[in-house]
Amino acid sequence: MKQSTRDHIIQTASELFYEKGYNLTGINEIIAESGIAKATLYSHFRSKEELLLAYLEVRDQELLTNIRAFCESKPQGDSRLVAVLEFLIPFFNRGDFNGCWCLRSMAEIPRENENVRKKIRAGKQKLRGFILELVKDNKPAMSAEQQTALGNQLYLLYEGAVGESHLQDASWPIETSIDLLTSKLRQGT
Amino acid sequence: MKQSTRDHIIQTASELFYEKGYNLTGINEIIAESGIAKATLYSHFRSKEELLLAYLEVRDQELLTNIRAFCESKPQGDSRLVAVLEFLIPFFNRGDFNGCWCLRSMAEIPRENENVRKKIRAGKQKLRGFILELVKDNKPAMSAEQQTALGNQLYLLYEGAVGESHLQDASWPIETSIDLLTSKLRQGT
DNA sequence: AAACCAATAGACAGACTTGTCTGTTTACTA
DNA sequence: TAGTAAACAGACAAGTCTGTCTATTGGTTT
Repeated sequence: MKQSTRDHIIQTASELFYEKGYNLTGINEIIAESGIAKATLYSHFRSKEELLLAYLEVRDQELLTNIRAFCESKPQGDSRLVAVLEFLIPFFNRGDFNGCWCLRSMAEIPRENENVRKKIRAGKQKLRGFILELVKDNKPAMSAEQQTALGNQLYLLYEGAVGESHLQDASWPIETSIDLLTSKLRQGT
Repeated sequence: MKQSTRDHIIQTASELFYEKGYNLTGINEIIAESGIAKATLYSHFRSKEELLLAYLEVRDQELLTNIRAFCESKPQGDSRLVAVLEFLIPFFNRGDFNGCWCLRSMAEIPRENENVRKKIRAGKQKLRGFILELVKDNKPAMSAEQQTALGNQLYLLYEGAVGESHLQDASWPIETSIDLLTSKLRQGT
């Protein structure tokens, strides 16, 4: 089944937004790249901002699906927690890695744009929720407070690793965060 | 002694760039805000990009000065390492906190702009260098490898805390990173 | 075959942008 | 007092951008 026009537009915009940034990607570029007419785009999306929201949605969705699958491919227990960070290694190596789309988008929109900001926070919230669930599932002996604390720490390490590996254009921040987590986990047992 | 015109321009641009972002701040806004003529600006800076470089320079410089002073105000030893993260609490609370200017600028310039990218990396390198020195000074018993590892971890926690406290608009990431560091330091002794 | 719908190309409006240039005014110094 | 250097206001060029609109084409359904 052929991809719908709408999805095709999102796909193209998504790649361009992520590669070049939101403001530096023009509507004209999006339509040229995806081979559609401008009126077609504007019949599917009321504005460029709406396209940005769709972009954030699919990226967040995709990430969650992928990271979930990756973690479930590991044996239960601590290794599933470490997997959250290990997941970043192939992600970083994929060539089109360009950091966190949330932070990048955040930097590009005006402060008062609550629409986009909300969307960004919602996406991160889902990721944080997933990590917390993962901790609960794999650290059942821990108290709820401990689980929350560990979840937040893991989330923080994840975000730090993404941001820094991008900025430094190197994978050592990922490895550093893995080290930090594993030593933390060893400590707990 | 009156601030030189050049410094005055940088000051104004710096505030605007940090608050609204580079692309969303127009030259006209900078001159209006600082009350100077356009020709004056362009007699001091060849382009907007040159102004961006100056902005990154002074921000990085200022940060390093402040964080250094803050750490030295603490007693020697582990507390000086924790201070790197504690430094972020007043920073976050200052009202005009808006995350890391490096990451924000990184997100706004085209990929091929090596000029700005280099400047950004250089700034971060200095910060990383400072942290490494701090570790060496306050963990003299450690081997060089351990010092480097701890330095990288502390740097990573710092960056994660900045990025996330900004994104989440909350200070818990800072506290989480402090927890992670202190438990790590306890482990070492 | 006729009606309808979705997509097409691309001109256009209107509002931005950076950077240049002209000509004037102010302030300090020789 | 004359001369120099710096800052002034603001018009302007040349380009960018988003979003609208017209007029046309192709395919599907009734």
